[in-house]
Amino acid sequence: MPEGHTLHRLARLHQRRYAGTSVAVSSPQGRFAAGASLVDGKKLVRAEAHGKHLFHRYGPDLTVHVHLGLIGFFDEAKVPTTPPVGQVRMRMVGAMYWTDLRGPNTCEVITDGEVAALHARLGADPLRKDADPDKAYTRIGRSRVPIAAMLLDQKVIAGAGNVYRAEILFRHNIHPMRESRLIDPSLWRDIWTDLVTLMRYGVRTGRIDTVRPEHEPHVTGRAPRRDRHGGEVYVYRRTGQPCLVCGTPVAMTELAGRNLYWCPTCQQT
DNA sequence: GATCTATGTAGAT
DNA sequence: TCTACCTAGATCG
Repeated sequence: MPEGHTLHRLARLHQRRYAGTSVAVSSPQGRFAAGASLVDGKKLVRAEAHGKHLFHRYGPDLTVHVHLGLIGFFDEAKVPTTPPVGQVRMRMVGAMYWTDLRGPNTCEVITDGEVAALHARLGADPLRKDADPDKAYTRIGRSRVPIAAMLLDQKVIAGAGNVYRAEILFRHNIHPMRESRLIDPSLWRDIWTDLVTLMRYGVRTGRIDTVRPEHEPHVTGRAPRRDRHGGEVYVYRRTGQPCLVCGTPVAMTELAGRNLYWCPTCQQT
């Protein structure tokens, strides 16, 4: 479920649940046992996200770094705890709530230097106040890489994933294969502003909804089918279905191993 | 029950 | 460009 909005939402939740209190950290599955023992019983200072990376800071050189990858996820419940079911990489138990982490790409304890290196490696995050969209544009404005590939490059833009990519390109009538350098600065400004709006909405609601009110499918009788990402979208995973604006069947192809969706009529150049 | 798929990334080739 | 990795729900038979 993880694009940037999911991680920022989790950071906000973990901050509320655990910050300022000591947390019992363990690894029922065992694969994070050594890391867990370093922070077990320590006070969580702060939870924050940058792009799709989540950081739990417990103290100097004691930050738990989590990347969910494609399939990782967190669950939470109120205490008391119940015995772990399946592969629980990390369990956090606080005074009121406990949280299980399963299936992450990364779950490790890292030093402050490593935290700084990660921040330095990651690009502009539409959900962070310190984001610098102009810096992202210095890469975008002179690259021949298709804009669809650029939008997933976390070194340039941190946090957008396959859903936001497809939807932002549709909303600005951009063909996914347009060379990045042909995106002019004012169009980039529009894209960035729109990403900020869409992703903030995602943090608030936990959903990706991108369809403007005037394009919402007029449904009689039956509620619109919502995709697994939980939202209402123009093109993502709607291959072959009519475009909500013009009716043309939505197209799909593979680019760098990821599925890419677009409307051949609304997104011609 | 087996197989496919997925909002992701790193590392090998 | 490819393959590996992590989990679970959807789909196939």
